[in-house]
Amino acid sequence: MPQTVRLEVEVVVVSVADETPRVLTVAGEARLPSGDFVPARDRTLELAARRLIAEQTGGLGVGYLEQLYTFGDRFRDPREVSGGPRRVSVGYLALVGVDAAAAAGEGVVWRDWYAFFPWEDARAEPVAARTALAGVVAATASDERLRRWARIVFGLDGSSWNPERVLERYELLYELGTVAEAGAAGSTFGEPMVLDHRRIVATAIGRVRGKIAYRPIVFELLPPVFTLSELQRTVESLAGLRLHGPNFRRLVAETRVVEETGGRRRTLGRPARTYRFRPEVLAERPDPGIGIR
Amino acid sequence: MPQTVRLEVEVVVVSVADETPRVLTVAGEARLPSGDFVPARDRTLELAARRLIAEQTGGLGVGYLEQLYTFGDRFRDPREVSGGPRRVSVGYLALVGVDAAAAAGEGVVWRDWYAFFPWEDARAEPVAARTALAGVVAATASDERLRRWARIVFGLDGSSWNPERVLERYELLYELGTVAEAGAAGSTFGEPMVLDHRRIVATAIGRVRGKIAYRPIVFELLPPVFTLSELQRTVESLAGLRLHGPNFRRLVAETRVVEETGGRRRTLGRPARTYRFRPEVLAERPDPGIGIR
DNA sequence: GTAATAGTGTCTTTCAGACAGTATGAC
DNA sequence: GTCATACTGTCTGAAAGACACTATTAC
Repeated sequence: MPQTVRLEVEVVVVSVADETPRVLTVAGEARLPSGDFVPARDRTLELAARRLIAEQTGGLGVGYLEQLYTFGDRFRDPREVSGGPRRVSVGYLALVGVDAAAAAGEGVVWRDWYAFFPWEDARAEPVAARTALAGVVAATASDERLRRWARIVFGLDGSSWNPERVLERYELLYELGTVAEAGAAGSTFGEPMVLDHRRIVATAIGRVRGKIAYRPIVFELLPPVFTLSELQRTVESLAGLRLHGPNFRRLVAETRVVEETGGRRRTLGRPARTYRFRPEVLAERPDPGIGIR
Repeated sequence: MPQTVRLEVEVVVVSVADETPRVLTVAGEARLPSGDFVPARDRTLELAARRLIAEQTGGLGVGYLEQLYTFGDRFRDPREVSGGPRRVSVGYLALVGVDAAAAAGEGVVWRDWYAFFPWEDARAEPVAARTALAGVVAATASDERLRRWARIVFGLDGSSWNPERVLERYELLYELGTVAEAGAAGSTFGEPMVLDHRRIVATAIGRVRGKIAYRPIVFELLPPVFTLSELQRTVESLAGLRLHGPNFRRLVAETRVVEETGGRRRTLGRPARTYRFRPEVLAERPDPGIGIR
């Protein structure tokens, strides 16, 4: 009997709270919501993703949903070795607002995405994980090519850090055998996830970071009314970077992607004006987003 | 018996000749090379794509290969209506050099990709297809929302034309019922393709255009030695835009993505210096590409 | 008053686009 | 010489980043 194919859908559900981007995992395991694609039931792959989220999170309401990538390598599920079916998974990215996220059901746990990718957060200096990295790279003395590549994707030489290359960085560490999934015992390079779920999350993070500049996806994660500082902190948390306040403010104002509500919000210092997303930009500008760079 | 899933791979093979980007179709039909994913044989989805290309093109050698998107909507293959399996297709983009393309086997036909998307080529003014478009948009009088959206994605109002939005434009025309696949008899909006293959090609064109600026993929399509004019014409043909010669030249020179060979090439006018790709840029710059914008 | 955050204005550097003009070949 | 293409230098305006500074609250 020939080996069979089993088509599944896996979803990276993302929200932001307390300046921390979070990924939804099923309770007890570092595992993404996932399940079989059922053609008789699921009219589209995207609807399958919505169904699975609803079933496995106690009815979480998802706004934005986008296909990421399809993973089909042999032995990505080790059960294949002992005769299991070939599992091909279509990965999806879902964004949920902070309010909806709080209403998620019992069986789920929100995890800081930087728990899995500590080297991706450069908001605080010095980045402990990033210096550990420099050590690993230096130790790859045997392979000049690999070392140079590592310097590039990790921005260790003069070349600038590219926040979107999350998957490349993860795969390089996998290659070097320094992450737990590649067999490294007691790895300090982030917590492992089940199967290849960390690859899927890496893909999601890269996609979010790449898209934020030319699509208004941050607003899927924010409450309807927010201050510019809150907007900035949210973008910073996703990008893993600190941004210059005044410039960020000007950039956002120029693109007219938000408008004042007229309201104010108390803070520790001067109260902040509140803003809301301006959907009209979608009809005005071809690629409205929030600049990071 | 529940409906079964059949996983396939479909490939958009692209080359450029005579300032014309071309898509490989199987002879006699406007159909992409495609076939079943065979888990016992194909270690990865990408290897399945390579196998299918080799089998269906008389051994065409493919360099660059990249996953595009996975298509799984119900009834994307009409045979489903009469009990056929649900066909889920993973789309791939392949780039082949002009020399390899000439060596492709008997059963294939290279087709100008603008035969399927005439409105995407804005190198010559006026763009016949583009003005026809303006008419369709104006005729969508019933739906203000749709009309505004059309103006944006087709760049008909002040907003600038975004060359990457190929799929959005095709889907809008589908929505409006103006393409043959949506049932329009005698449509002037490009030649139809089999099933949803035109959607897949649209995805490929958008990907190529988006990637050209920050990855050196044009060089996959060019011969090893070329003039700057040839490089410019190739980029222009892919982007569907005319570029300013002197600025293009400066841009390319600054990024150090090419180097002189020392040779010259005869043309109708002054002979041109020849260049080659400089692989070292990959180690120097984080995102080397050829600027279009 | 101080501390803390919100917000404004200006300067500088970088880079994309426009443009004017020169160079080198075929004929 | 003309025609055609290759190539160079310079100007300009938009945008990104750095920075100095002011504003408004709590305490």
